[in-house]
Amino acid sequence: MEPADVALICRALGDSNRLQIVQMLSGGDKCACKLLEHFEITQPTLSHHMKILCGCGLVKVQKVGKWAHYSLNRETFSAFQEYLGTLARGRGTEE
Amino acid sequence: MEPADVALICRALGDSNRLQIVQMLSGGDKCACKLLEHFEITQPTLSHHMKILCGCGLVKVQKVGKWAHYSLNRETFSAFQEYLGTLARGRGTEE
DNA sequence: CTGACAAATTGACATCTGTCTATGCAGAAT
DNA sequence: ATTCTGCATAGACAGATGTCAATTTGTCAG
Repeated sequence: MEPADVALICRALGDSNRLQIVQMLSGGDKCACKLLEHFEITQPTLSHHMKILCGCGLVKVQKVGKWAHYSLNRETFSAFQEYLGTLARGRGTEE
Repeated sequence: MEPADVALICRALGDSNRLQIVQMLSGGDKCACKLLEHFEITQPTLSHHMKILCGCGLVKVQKVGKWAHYSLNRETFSAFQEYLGTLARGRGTEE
């Protein structure tokens, strides 16, 4: 995983609503309307957030009929965690 | 660590320059002028970034004479990693 | 085909953010 | 004391971002 990807993921997680969405998805897949119930935002705004979460690879979407089932992409999440791990161990871009 | 703190840290890491700064600090403490050499930004811009990194607790600063020595706050970083870990394990805010 | 429903897209808007130039301020050197 | 050096602050500005209302698209049920 490249630093640019990591920054993209961090920007995605840098919004409280999106962080909460990821939290909810970590507990299991959810469709958009289900997610929407838990927030004080409109449907277009949620759609916008989901696009950002999908865009950075953190979330996957599966269209079923008229529903969109969202799920956490655990591969991306693991790679993200691993990057932070190596960073913490001082294996980053040293001088 | 609260979700708001996590979002703050993520926003801080969501900028490529700041992510790179954290990477450099993970390899050892550095003063501002040393950090500045590695970027194409002006000194006030770097100062702004350092303020954000300190503000979310990821970075500590120690003033020595006219120099500012910056270092990675590994406690905060660990807490951040742990939060992501529990999140990945589906222990987040479930429905 | 028509109507209903889920989701995405568009366009607008206020706010936030990264960047710069200019300036201020404290410690060091002369 | 004056000057220099390292860093912080203030103000300005363009571009990104989160949000909404309105509309569009796609799918299912009658």
